[in-house]
Amino acid sequence: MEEENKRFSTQPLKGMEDSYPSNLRLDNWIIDQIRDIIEVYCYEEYSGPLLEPIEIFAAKSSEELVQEQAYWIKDKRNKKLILRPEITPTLARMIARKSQEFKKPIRWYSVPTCYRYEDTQRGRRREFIQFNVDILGENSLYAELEILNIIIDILTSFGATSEQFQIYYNNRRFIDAICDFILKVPKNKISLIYNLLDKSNKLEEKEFLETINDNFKEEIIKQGILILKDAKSIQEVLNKFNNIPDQFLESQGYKELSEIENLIQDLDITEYCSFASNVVRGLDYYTGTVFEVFDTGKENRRAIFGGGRYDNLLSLFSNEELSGIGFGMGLLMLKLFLETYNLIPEEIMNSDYSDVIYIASINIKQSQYAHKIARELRYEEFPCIIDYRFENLGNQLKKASELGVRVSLILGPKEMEQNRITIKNMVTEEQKIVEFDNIIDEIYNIFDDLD
RNA sequence: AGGUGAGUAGUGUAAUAGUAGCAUUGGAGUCUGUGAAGCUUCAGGUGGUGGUUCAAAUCCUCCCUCACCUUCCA
Repeated sequence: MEEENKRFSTQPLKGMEDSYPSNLRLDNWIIDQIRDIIEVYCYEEYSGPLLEPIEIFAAKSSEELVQEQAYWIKDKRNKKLILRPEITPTLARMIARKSQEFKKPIRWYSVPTCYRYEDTQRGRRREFIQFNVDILGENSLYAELEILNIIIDILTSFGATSEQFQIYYNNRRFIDAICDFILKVPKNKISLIYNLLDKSNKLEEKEFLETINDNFKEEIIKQGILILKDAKSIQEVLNKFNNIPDQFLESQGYKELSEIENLIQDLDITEYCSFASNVVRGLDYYTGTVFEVFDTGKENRRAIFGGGRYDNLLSLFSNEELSGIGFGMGLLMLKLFLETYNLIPEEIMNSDYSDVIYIASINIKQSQYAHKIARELRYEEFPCIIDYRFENLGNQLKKASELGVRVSLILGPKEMEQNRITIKNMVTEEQKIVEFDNIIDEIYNIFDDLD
């Protein structure tokens, strides 16, 4: 007889999330707090387009990132565009375009929403917000220190302690030097070493040994990998290798890593930072220092985020050489970390009407008067709400009470006639009639009393 | 890509083949110049398709989504 209307699903797309006010309040609270930290280090915020030509990702990011994980579209002229899966290529493009314009070092940060078409799991969505903090054109290792400090400040500002997180650092050139000068690993197999180290904590001991045996025959290399895997300090690595050639001690990688270690000691942040030779990071463009921040909890030891130093950021766009170091931090993973340790204050989750002025009126004739008052209050930056029912005062006050409002104004024919306002302290239930001109002072008085 | 588990009003839960119920939330009122209780009332649901059956939230199929794990990768 009649056709039922087909309704659409109210679910967002897989891996995407609706941000209701209660969620967004939390996100914004976290973002604001991080922003405060980054800005006292004098980093400036930048942002770029959500859509980019696909080539700048195809060239620099990994093949897989673009081929399998990218959202892309064709525009009306059939040009292939990508929804950014990360913002670093955009940063590179922006810097390259005007690189002469900026004083070095460049300290920038961004809070982009990025997209990756991948399988969702804990801490991973298809749409995500990722803090990116980079310092560019500062080649000294003090840049590394600054980044470490920022990370420590961010996490401790939420109340996290060194018991709860730890920054594990390493240096790719250090690993390179060991491979070159001590283990004599063929050049083309170095990336395999990276891979193995990266996996060393994820695989069972037995599996790991098998994987090593599958890939390398030389006993010295096999032993070398195991030494690296377990080493807790640079000194320990050196102690366990025999016959360390001078070439190694002269190498950039060894020098850099030792220097970083010294700086960390000088700055007295050793409680937050540890050497870990198995931290190498997946991305190819990292060249020097690399680090990962871990949740050290025994139950769910896991990486929260990481970063490192990359040379030649601009190589896609120009010949100019610019080195940088930075990190990318997913908001979601950070949230999970904070939740784990109960570092999110409960009051953030609830909406707060405690500073709101609620305007209730006896009847519709007070409409204009109510608006006049609201205008005055808002001009003074008091948030206020007019109840548009303009009748049945009891129900209006009930609503105010339910919202948690602490100050209500009541307008009736009497008040309007005399240009006055009834102001009611909802907590003490006291009320009085005041002159229109005094209303601001009276509101301050009530809030002062209550606080 | 593979694996495990789960989907019943906004939320939390009952109904194991036989009337989809309870609580809470939401709206309106009770109460036309005074709020938090109580009461009244309204709204809102079996993720979707197909099948078995007299009868499906319940059994079967496929799909979707969520959670977690593995793989992969920031």
